[in-house]
Amino acid sequence: MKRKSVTSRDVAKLAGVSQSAVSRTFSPNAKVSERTRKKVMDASRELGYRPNTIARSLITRSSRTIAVVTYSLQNPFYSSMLEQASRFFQQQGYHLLLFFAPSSGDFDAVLDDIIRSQVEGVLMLALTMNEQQAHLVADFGIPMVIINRTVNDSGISQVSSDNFQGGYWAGRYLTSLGHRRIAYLAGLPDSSTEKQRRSGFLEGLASMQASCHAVDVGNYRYEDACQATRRLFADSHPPDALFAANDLMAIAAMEILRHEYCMKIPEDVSIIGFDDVPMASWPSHSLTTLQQPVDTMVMRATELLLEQIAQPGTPPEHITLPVTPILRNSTRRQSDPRR
Amino acid sequence: MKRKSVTSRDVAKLAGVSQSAVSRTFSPNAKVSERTRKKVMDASRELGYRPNTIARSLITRSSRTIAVVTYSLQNPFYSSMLEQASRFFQQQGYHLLLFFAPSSGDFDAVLDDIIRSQVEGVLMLALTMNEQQAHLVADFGIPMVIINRTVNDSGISQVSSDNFQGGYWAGRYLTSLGHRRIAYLAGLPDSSTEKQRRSGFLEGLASMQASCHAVDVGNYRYEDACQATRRLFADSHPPDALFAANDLMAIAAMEILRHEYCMKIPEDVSIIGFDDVPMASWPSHSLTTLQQPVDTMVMRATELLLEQIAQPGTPPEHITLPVTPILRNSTRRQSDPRR
DNA sequence: ATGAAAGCGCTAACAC
DNA sequence: GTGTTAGCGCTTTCAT
Repeated sequence: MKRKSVTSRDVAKLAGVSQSAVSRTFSPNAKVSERTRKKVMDASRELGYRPNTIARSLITRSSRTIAVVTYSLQNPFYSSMLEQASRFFQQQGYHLLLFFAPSSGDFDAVLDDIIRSQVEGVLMLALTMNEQQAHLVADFGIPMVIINRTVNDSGISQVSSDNFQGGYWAGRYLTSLGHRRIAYLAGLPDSSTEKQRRSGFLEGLASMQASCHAVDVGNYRYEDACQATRRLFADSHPPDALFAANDLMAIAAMEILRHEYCMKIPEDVSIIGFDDVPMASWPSHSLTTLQQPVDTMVMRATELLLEQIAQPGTPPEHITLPVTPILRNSTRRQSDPRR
Repeated sequence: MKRKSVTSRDVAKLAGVSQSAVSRTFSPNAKVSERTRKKVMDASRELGYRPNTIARSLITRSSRTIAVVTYSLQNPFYSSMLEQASRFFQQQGYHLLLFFAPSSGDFDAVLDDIIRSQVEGVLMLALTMNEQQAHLVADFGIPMVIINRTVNDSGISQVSSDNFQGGYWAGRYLTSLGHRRIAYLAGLPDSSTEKQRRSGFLEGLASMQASCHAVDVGNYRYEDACQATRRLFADSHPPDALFAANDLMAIAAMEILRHEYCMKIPEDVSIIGFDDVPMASWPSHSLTTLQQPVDTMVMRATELLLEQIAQPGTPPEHITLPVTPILRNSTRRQSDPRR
C-alpha cells in the first residue's frame, strides 16, 4: 500500500500535461482551464498525489508555520491558552510547531532550533527569558509576541494582564477584610508575573498601612505550594490570610489547610488566587481570585502576530489587559476585628 | 536589525571556501579540517547564518518532524501526555507539529494536511477515528501510533490500557461493597475507551448478578458531567454508587452531589473514576480510581513510533497495559447491607 | 491558458 | 579534505 513520494511530475505525465499545470491546479489562485484541472485531479487521485509542503515552502520562502514555545502544561491556564492559540492558527491555515523550554538546560539551543526551522512567527507562552534571548529571535526578523510575560523595555510585542493591579487589589482587599497576618505564596521567582503581582500586593498592603506577614515560594506549582503552605502555617503565629500568585497554588494551600491543618476556609483563613482557571469556580474550591481575560489575551496575541507577519514593518505593541476580581467563598471579613 | 536569509553561499564567499564546505561544517558527521571549520564558523557568526531546515529536509527527504494530533487539552490527562510525548521527541531531535481535531468539521482535511506536511510519523492522542481515516495516513507509508484509543482490526499500532478490565473491576468492586443502585456516567459515546469501559463495567456487574441502575452521558467533560449527574440524581430512587468513565467526570459528580444535593461521599454514594489524574489524589477529592500508566503508555508509544520510522518494515503492535485500582476515600462499604 | 526553464538553499556523490 | 556538479519537488517568470 505504501506509495512512495508521488511527485507533480508523475501526475503531469499521467495526465498528459506539463508539470507546471499540476502546480497551478494545486495553487489557490490558479489560472487553469476546467479541462486541465479535471485531468490533473483525476491523475492525482489515481496516484494518491499530495503536494509536498516542504518543497513549496522552500520556493515561496514561507513556511506558513508558527512556533509556540511554552514552559509547561501542568497548569490548566497554560494548556487552555495553547489550545486556543493553536486552534486559531490552524484555522488560519498555519501549522504549529510546539517547543517546550527544557526545565534544566539550554534554552538558547531551542531558540536556535526555532530560527533554523524557518517559522514565520513565534508565540512565547508564559516564558521567562532575558532580553538577549528575546532579541535573538527578533533580530532574525522573525515576528514574536510574548504572552503572559513581559521583557524589559524591548522592542518586542507582549500581551499580558495587569498583574500589578491584581496584586494591589488583593493586598487592599485582604486588609479591608480585617486580616492582620497576611502571607504571600510566591510563583516562579524570576518570572515577570511573579514580580509584578508581588510588588502590586506589597504596595496594596502598604497603601493600607499594612505589611506582609510572611512569604514563601510555590513556583506556581501544586506540589511546591503544598510544601510552602506547610512551612507558612507551621509557625506559632500562622497567617490569617493568604494571597497565592496563581490559582493552582491557592488551591494547593486550601487542600493543605483544610485537610492537614484542620482549618476552615474562609472562617480561619481567607485565600485569594490569580488566573481564574475553571477549577477555581468548582464548589469545593470556590476561590476568590483575579480573573485574567484568557480569551482576549490569546486573541490579541495571535492577531498581533499575524499582523506582524503580514506587515513586517508593524511596530511592536505592549498590551496590558485589566484583571477582574471574582469574589467567591474563600475570603470573608475577619470575625474578630481587634484592630 | 533584520538580516534577510543569509545562505550557505554567502558564508562560503566570505569564508573563502566552497559552499559544500559550509554544508559539511553544519552536518553532524562532517569531514572538515579544523582550519576550514573555523573559517566557516567565523563567517557564519559574522553573518548570523543558520542552516535552512526546510532546504535540508527537501533534499534529505526527512523532515525530522512528528505530528501529534489531539482532541482537546481540557483534560489534564491529555495535556500531560502531550507534554511528555513532546519533550521526548524534542529530546530526540524531532520537531513537533501540533494539530487539533476540529470539534465540528473536517477531520479528513486535517489528515490531508498532515500528509502534505511530510511528517515522518503521527501520534494520535486519544483520537476517535474510523478505520478509513486511520488507513488514510498509514497508506501513505507514514508510521502512526494511536494512543489511548483503539481502531478495530487495523494494521496500525496502538497503545492503550486495559479499559475493559478497569470497568470490570469497578463493577465488581461497587457490587462487593453492597451497593444496589449503581449508575454509570459515560464518556464520549463513540470512543473506544468508552465502549470498553462500559462493557467491562456491565460484565463486572453481571458477574456479581447485579445490573446497571441508570446511565447518563458526560462526554468526558466536566460541564456535561455536572448536567448528567443532576439528571441521574433527580430521580426518586437515586443511585447509591457511581462509576464515571474518567476522573474529570467523577470529580464533577462529587461536586454536584456534595454541594447541590447535600450528599456525603462516600457515606451516601460511592464514586469511582478512571485515569488517576493528579487532582484525583488531592484530599478534597480523594477519588478511588483506575490508574492508567501514563508514563509507560507514552514511552511505549513514542518508542514504537520511532522504531517504525527507523525501520519501515516493523510490524504494527497492539499494546495493552494493565490498569491499577487506587483505593481512596470516595468509596466505602454500604452501611445497610440489606441484600 | 499552457509549457519550458530557472531556481529556492541545501546535501551527496563524484572527482581531484 | 575540498570543490564541482547534480538534483530534492515545487513555484514562477517568460514566451508562446
